Amino acid sequence: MRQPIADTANWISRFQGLMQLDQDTREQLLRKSQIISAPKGAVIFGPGKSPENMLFLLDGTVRVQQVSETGREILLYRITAGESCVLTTACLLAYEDYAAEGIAETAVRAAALPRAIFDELVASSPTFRNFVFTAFSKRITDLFHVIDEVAFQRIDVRLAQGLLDLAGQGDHLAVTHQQLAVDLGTAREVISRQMQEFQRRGWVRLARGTVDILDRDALRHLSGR
Amino acid sequence: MRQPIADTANWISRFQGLMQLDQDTREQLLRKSQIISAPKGAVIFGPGKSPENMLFLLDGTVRVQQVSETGREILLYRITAGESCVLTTACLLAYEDYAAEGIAETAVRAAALPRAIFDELVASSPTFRNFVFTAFSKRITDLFHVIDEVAFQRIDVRLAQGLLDLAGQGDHLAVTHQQLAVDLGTAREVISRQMQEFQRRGWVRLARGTVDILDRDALRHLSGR
DNA sequence: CAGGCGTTGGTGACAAAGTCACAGACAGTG
DNA sequence: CACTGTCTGTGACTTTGTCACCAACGCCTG
Repeated sequence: MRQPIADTANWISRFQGLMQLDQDTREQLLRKSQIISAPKGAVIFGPGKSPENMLFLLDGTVRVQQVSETGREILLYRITAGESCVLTTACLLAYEDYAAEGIAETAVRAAALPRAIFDELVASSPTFRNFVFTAFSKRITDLFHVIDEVAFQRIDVRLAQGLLDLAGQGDHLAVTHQQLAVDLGTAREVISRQMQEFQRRGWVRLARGTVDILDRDALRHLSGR
Repeated sequence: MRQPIADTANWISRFQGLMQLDQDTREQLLRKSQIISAPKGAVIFGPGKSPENMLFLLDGTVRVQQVSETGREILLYRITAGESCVLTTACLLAYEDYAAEGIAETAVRAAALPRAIFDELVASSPTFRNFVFTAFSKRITDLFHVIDEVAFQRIDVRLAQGLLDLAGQGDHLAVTHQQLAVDLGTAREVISRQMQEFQRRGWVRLARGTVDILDRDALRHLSGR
């Protein structure tokens, strides 16, 4: 688990790209933004609920996922503490019909910056501008990655990656097959079968709603990284 | 076929979002940009060849595609005349390791705006800023759409869409099965089999390197739009 | 505690899509 | 014409997704 950010008053220092901001911009950012919280499961934004603010995530994670017409879902990317929500903010400046939604995967805290101020800062501060475009860049390369994976990667490889990603440092995961299926944009049965195969090989131990990783190396090897 | 843009000197008027630019910004844009051309097949940008300029496409189309580690390709989106290349420009501000490449699908002409000026204009002109973010927005929703399609849509539906997209107004397409396969991120054999099925149903007529659309309505109906 | 109910995971049969290996057909060129 | 590279067709097989169930589990409630 990540440490909560203790010093809320000076959250800016937690954002790599914002550290070099000049004093003026820093103050603007601190003064005009507001710390907000949301409980686990809260819908941060979604169809018909566009964010009025740009969010800088202080604690927790937000999953950004897409729901297709057929009702199936897929994870686009996660926003973790120390990252921001530029993409969706800027995106929603223009298009309202937006199939993606952001859901608090844990309880979250964030600094919320109104659009108008966001716009001002983009105009006035080269550093902030750079921060914004860098964040964009990261998200977009993430999306490219998702496309590549979905289109070309085998499901067992993607599942191994997914398990390692979710596990982080620990070896215990509290997650259902259904949730894993949504992350990868596939069907629950497919995950169940793959997990059984992994268990048969002694890589994981399964129980209702949980997965224990027994052989990280094997998973890493399969995942190809 | 789209009409070539006759009035090169005042290309700005061809871009919806730029029409409301104030006189100063307009002049900057015209003075600091340079009209460039590239022949069909030219690599506009790609891995290890990042664009030094933001491009405003005047004539032709550019395909932006991704090559996976396994060597397979998929079309991410097309840039057509009257659109710009913001995404890749901004993207490459930050990340150099970039799997996507842009290839001139036809001979192209574009106005090239150096990065530094791009940055200046984003800072100084609210209208330009809005143009940039709107263009971003469109591209990103396009990418979301691609993810949705690749993950959840049946290949016959996607092929029908692809054929109609490529055909535009006309009914004749000069395209190989392999090219269609890359567009959809699938294998050539899959396309060949689907096309045979379409032909069997009397929807298309096939010949080496060409497709004639015989029943637009049937294709549109299958494509679901 | 028994019964009921929603969630989670397991299973088999089948359909759709991707992979592999190879063959034939066509167009252009010398 | 023969040669060559490109384009398309085909069969066998694997992988993935779909559908219709069922069984086990945890929880709640009477």
